[in-house]
Amino acid sequence: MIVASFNINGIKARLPALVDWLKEASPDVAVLQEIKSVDEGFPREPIEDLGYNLETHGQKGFNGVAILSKSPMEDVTRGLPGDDTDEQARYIEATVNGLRICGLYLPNGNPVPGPKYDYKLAWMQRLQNRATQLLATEQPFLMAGDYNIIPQAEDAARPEVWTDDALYRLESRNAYRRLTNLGLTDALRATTRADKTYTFWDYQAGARQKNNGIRIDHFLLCPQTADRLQSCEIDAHVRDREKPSDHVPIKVTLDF
DNA sequence: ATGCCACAGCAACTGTGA
Repeated sequence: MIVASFNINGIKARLPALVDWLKEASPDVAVLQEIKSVDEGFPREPIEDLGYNLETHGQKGFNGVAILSKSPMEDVTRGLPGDDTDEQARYIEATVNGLRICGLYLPNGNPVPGPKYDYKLAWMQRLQNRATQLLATEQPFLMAGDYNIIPQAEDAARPEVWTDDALYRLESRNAYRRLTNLGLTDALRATTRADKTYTFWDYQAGARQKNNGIRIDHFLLCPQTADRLQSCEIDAHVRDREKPSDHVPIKVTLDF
């Protein structure tokens, strides 16, 4: 079973690139971030024509997440628990073949300090609470998406420029480490030693050509799921195609 | 020190992103 995550930066602008990649990678499940569309505006047919069931959780203009699955999805829930006043569409869950899939678009958090950063840290605490709940159920699960966290210095081409940024400052990395300390496995670091491996390159200043990237899209696996992890790959070549997203897909192969 | 680039909403530009 292949599960993928892809921040597409707008479904309307990215539909051809998404369809091309789905045909090529053919993931069994894919979580998408930044669909930037309301649910009614999402172009369902091109996705469904490829054999995918589709669940969206969108909002007007920005944010928005979705889950695609070739197998039926059960118990779909929208929104991250823990704050009924949170109206940003950043989280969705569904169960596929007994595996709980959590798709997330974690807040950027800049500028620091400020309300956006406070929201990011509070959101990460809620995510930790949700992971703790899921661990207690002993149901296999994974949390995949755009975490907007550079976990360590080796996850950025130029870590020194990110020192005070919401994606990398110590308080942010500590919050991510609290997630892994629960017993969740970062799938990429568990399966590869490759360095200069990134999932995002800015559109500006030739960042892709210089490989001036950052690794901010992650798969975190619970212990039962990590036991079934075979490989984790980043489809970096997608970044060099026509009209690319600034992120590229990351995917895991699981023995499910 | 700032913009660089891109997308959505909307019809000139702003908000947002990382």
